[in-house]
Amino acid sequence: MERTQGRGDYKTRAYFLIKEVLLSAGGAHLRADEVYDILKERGERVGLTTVYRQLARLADEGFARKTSTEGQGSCYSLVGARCAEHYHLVCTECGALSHLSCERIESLIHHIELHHGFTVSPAKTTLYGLCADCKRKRKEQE
Amino acid sequence: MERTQGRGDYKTRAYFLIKEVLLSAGGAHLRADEVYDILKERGERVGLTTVYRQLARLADEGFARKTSTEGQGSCYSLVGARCAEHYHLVCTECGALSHLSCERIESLIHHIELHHGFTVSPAKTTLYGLCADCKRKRKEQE
DNA sequence: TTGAATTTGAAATCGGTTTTCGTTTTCGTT
DNA sequence: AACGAAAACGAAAACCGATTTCAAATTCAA
Repeated sequence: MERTQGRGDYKTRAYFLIKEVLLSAGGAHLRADEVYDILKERGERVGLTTVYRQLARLADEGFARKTSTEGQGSCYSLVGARCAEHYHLVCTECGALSHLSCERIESLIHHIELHHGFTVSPAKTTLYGLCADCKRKRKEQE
Repeated sequence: MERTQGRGDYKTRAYFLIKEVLLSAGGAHLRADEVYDILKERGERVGLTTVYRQLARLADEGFARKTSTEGQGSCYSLVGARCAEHYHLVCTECGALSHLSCERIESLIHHIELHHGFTVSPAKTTLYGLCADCKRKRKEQE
């Protein structure tokens, strides 16, 4: 998860291109290979290795956020471009990813901090379970 | 995630051995390769492939639980031997895993169910952040 | 413009997990 | 007991996302 090379000093072509992809995705979650494909579509030739590296750099800089979907869904890299703190809900059935912004969870995090001594990081935490759609579909099947 | 072979019909030697390892670990979280090593220490020759398969089977049966530590920590397989529902807290700094049993979180999950239509699965959900120890160490360094 | 520091990217490697497939084990039926 | 079909075993290969390697290209301060 740590960039091993350089120190993020140079503003390179790839850096701007990838930043732009995240910006134009408007908050959507993208995997490294999706970013790579988008660039290819746009006619830009940027190596997948570089995409991984620049996404890591953007995450370091606080411009992007990294989440993971664990399971077949593999790993997502996502824009955070300064949207409010939120948590991710991932459906283990269909893989759908949604955002949860809710003050109840903020207050829980605060409680965990005070009474259990653990500081939860919203950016790194994903809740897994069953989304409304999949619950409905399950019921229909019965 | 899914066992591809057989249907878990036969109670084999490996099945009992691996179940016993989990039982004797008394709730501790073990990776497949750790289970494999423990068996080797005990003089039992069971292939790593089989360890993966039987752990998946035990998870299917509800006897074991599977979690993941994402990042260098890779994937854990763990006993659940019928302990109360709890959540996992993983420290992103030192990798320490701890349990959280707290009615505040139960009530939050209930709220998410009612107001956001999403059914969170405790078994699959891990909260990431900074543990008390690492917070202390950080302060000391300053 | 020069040149040292940094980034690039194709290919190799990594680490955990799954697949493959010929062999062995299990277990219901004789 | 012992046969035989179904299932499980396990070593090796494949897989897959991610990281490392390293020679070539790019960046940028002087």
